[in-house]
Amino acid sequence: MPYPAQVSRERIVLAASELVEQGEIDSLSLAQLAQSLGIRPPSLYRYFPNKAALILALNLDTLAQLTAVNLPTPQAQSDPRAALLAIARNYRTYAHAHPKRYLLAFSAVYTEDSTQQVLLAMALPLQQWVEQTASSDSLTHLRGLWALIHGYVVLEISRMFQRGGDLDAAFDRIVMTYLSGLASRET
Amino acid sequence: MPYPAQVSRERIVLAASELVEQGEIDSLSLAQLAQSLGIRPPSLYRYFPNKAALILALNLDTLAQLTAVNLPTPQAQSDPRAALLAIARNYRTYAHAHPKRYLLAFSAVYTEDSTQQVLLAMALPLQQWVEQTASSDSLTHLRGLWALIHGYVVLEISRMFQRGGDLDAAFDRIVMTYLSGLASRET
DNA sequence: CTTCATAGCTAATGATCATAGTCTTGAGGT
DNA sequence: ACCTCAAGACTATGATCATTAGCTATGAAG
Repeated sequence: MPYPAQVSRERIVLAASELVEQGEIDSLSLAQLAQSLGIRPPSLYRYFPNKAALILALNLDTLAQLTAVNLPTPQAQSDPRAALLAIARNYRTYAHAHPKRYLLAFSAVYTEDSTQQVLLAMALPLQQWVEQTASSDSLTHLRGLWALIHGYVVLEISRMFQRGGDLDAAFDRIVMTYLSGLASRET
Repeated sequence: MPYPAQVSRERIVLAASELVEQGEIDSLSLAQLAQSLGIRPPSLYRYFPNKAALILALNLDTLAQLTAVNLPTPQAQSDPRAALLAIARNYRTYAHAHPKRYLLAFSAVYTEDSTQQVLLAMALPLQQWVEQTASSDSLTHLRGLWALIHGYVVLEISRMFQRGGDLDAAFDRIVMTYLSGLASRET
């Protein structure tokens, strides 16, 4: 019963994301994916040239969602440090809600330019707040904050923090420690 | 000419590591691996029950090498902050020398206990220095430093720092920023 | 010089990604 | 109403991969 399309790029990416979130991280098979959409594997090639392109689309969507999560936060916040902590918490919350997706998006190596805009869109709102905290070198400290948050989240998801403790409180503490370091200007 | 073993677990892991470092990150096929060792794919099953076990062995070896890189540094250093910066630099240098291996080791989710000892061995020397810097909560700040270093390295390798700049200098700056935050004790 | 555990082999299975070519639908012009 | 034809999904096929079963040749030990 073709012609009125039964699926779309969006629906495929959505279904792929759900499958990734369930099974093992790279267990996404086109057969599974097609079945969950009610179509046959070759039909997927109408929408994506190959599996790698499909996964790239999923990863770009993940980055876009991360951006969407970060944007709304800085509302009437006057204290830039409070705003940055709020963003960091939102970021971490998203990653915990979609751990496999998040890991997948950050295990790829992005050599193409197609990701630049997406990454920039994610970075700019953050950088705006960093600039109000660090007098100079806001790009460096934007990267520092991102590294800190991303690293913490990845190590959590990968179960590398095996020695217990309150990981929520530790996260806040660590982010605030970095922001304190920013305040005490030196070098 | 069987019986005198032609390969060993160590040689297999070594060859696997070289193949991983070349091709795409998950392109390691048992056929390739066997060919590079001069044997046939089924022979690998004499040494590992399956491919996942082989990759786990490779990842544990990666973590062990990271430990070995971190241990020798703190020699006659008296300043704990200088020691921590030196360790951070070594860690980053290793990751840059074996980027694919490093990414592979940290994209897995370690649910088993077999990794605990390896991780602990990597963490303890670091924690020793952290304790001399942070008056309290050394475990939290050990995790913070690790997250910072790991996150920075991963984002570098994944080419997510696309806006240029001196990434070496930025790394030092960021690590020192966190250490400064540790010094300015608050909460 | 016989035994036998060992290390590697060949062959076969089932799952996967990918491609080529075919059939069916239904929108738009006649 | 009907014909055209591009779009969408299908069947069928090939190549590659991980894995299993069972066989063969080596060489150390008695």
